[in-house]
Amino acid sequence: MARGFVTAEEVAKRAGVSRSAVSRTFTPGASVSQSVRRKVLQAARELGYRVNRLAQGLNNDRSNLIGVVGTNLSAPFISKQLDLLSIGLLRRGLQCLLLNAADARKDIAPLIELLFEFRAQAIVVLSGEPPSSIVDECIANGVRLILVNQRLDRTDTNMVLSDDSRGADLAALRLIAAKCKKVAVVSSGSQTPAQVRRATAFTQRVQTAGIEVVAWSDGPTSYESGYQAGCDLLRDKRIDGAFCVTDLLALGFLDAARIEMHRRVPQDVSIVGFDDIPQAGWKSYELTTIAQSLSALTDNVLVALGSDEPATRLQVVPVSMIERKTVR
Amino acid sequence: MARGFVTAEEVAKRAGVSRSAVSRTFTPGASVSQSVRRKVLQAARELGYRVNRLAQGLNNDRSNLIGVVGTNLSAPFISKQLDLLSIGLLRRGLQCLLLNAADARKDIAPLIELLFEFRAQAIVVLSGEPPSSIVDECIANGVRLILVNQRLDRTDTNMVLSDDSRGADLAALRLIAAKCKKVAVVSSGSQTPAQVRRATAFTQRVQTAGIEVVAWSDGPTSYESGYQAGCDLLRDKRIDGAFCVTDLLALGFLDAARIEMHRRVPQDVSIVGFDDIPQAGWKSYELTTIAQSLSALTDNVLVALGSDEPATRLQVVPVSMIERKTVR
DNA sequence: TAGATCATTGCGCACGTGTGCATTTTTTTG
DNA sequence: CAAAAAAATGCACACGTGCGCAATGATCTA
Repeated sequence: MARGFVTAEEVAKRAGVSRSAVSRTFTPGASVSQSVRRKVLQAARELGYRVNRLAQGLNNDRSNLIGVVGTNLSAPFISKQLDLLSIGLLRRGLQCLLLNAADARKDIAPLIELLFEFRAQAIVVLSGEPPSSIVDECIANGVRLILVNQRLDRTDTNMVLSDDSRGADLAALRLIAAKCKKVAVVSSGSQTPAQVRRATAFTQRVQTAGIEVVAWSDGPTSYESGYQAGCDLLRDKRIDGAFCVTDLLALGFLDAARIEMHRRVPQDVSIVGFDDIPQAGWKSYELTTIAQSLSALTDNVLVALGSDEPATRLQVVPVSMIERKTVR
Repeated sequence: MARGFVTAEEVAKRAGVSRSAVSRTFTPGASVSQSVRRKVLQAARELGYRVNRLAQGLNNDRSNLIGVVGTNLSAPFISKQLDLLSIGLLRRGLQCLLLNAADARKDIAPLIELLFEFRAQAIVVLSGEPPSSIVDECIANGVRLILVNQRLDRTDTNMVLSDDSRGADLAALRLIAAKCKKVAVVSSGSQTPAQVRRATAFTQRVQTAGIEVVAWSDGPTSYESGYQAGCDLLRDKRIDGAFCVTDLLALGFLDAARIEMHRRVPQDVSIVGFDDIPQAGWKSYELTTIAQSLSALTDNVLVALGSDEPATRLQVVPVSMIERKTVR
């Protein structure tokens, strides 16, 4: 009571029972008589006792901690993902140990190392690019690893990802239907695997349709980069369509087109994004985009966490096109 | 090696030393000879050993865990806050245990209870409304509590908050300078303490200037609520100014004004927001708003976490007006 | 070289909990 | 009411680590 937390020992003493009795009182399904249970609960309440989960995890070897690591946590799409995931974890009685990797490439590995030290039961990587070697380490230590929207070329870890190439296809088909003559593919300079998949799938599809394509990629994955892309690319008056591999990029591009470069959207230029972040639906934008199902993505992660033997290592979540007003 | 993690015991055996030697090798400043240290490190690397921080925390009583609890984690302002905070924590060697309170009022208390069970060293409340009683519990258990943008009427806990009334004043003065005749105050239905402070301070200042005020508040703190507010309020043609207590609300209001209610901004209606979220600076909006200094807010939280005896219980962070294009 | 100082090492306890095992108490059965 | 079955209870060990304490070995001083 003096300082720090109350221990089961103290509760036992006050209730006049053994420490085991206290432990059993708080262990569902253990064998305790009604009278003892009452006395223990009474004493526990008076002293403000709470089980020490760390000590609990020490001999259980169930820490109940799930490591979540990611970059760019305030980007709309990722923050929404984190929001849903953290709620889902809590519902299942799991705790979320959040590690923010400031630098996508260099920081991930040491952070996962750190999660090992905390004996995380499983690790979810939301963004950033983990080296393939950590998969082996996870397996060696019996830690389940779940990669979201990432694709490593191995079959011994869980991956949940949106159908990027299908999404890029949808975007391409839509721009083809809009009779675009020359289109741009805009991505960031970070070149994450997902962005690359989208860009290449789109390029391929559009090229086989005989449409001219120009690629742009620079800067972080942000509104500002998209804006810059718009300013750069639309000097070319022949460009009449654009696929931005991320909604943030698309919204920046859209603003550049309308405000800086005086284009009408969709009459002069058609634009398609990817993700369907909330801002894409705002009235000033009404962006036509490829929607990832955030709930499906999250549900799959939670399932992969829950099941003892993962049924499917690779979960591809379907995407869909949201028709709004930025394509002719 | 068979399953689970490697223990210091196993490393000791392989290196041919005592377990203490292993412990000391990984304890900075402990006394170990070069030769032993080398042998231990070698064995540790071969076996893939990592210290068990949970066990470490058990006798240190330093868990190194910081509980972070909040609502509405995907809202731009809060997600940015979380982003900065999680980076700052990591820099200081602290871990972030994230708890997402789905329901602002009911969930906070049990979540903090949970954090006690994990022996969190400190608890940061980013949003939501913790009952005053938990302050006592934190003190009783020696857990530091830090409330962000919240104000409890007590002096025995740490609070870091933006200068809401000053911000509201700035907004009011600006709208007065724009010669508004009738202004609206828009807030959400959740009526968080911060929102209430802003709304009342604004109302008071504007009323003493003899300007007519109408209040609106409903729904969650979202773009959509702001949009709804705009549609409702602007039926009244006499309203020529609005203060939205949150940028999200302001952006919705702005879109409603321009697109749905055919008002010119700022010629017909002047709008001021609060927070300065990234979207406020986007070219389609260029919202004039009151900026909270996110970095100052976060820094103060980190300082409050770090210092042993908190110098100031109540930290008020200054705000500033960002002049953009939505006020005449 | 003998004595003194200092670095290194191992033993054992402590942290707070869950649980197997043997023992005691209660309940059920015939 | 006696015997058997069942429930309740306490003891002691295990989980993995840090650290105080005493003992050992190495280095330095005169």
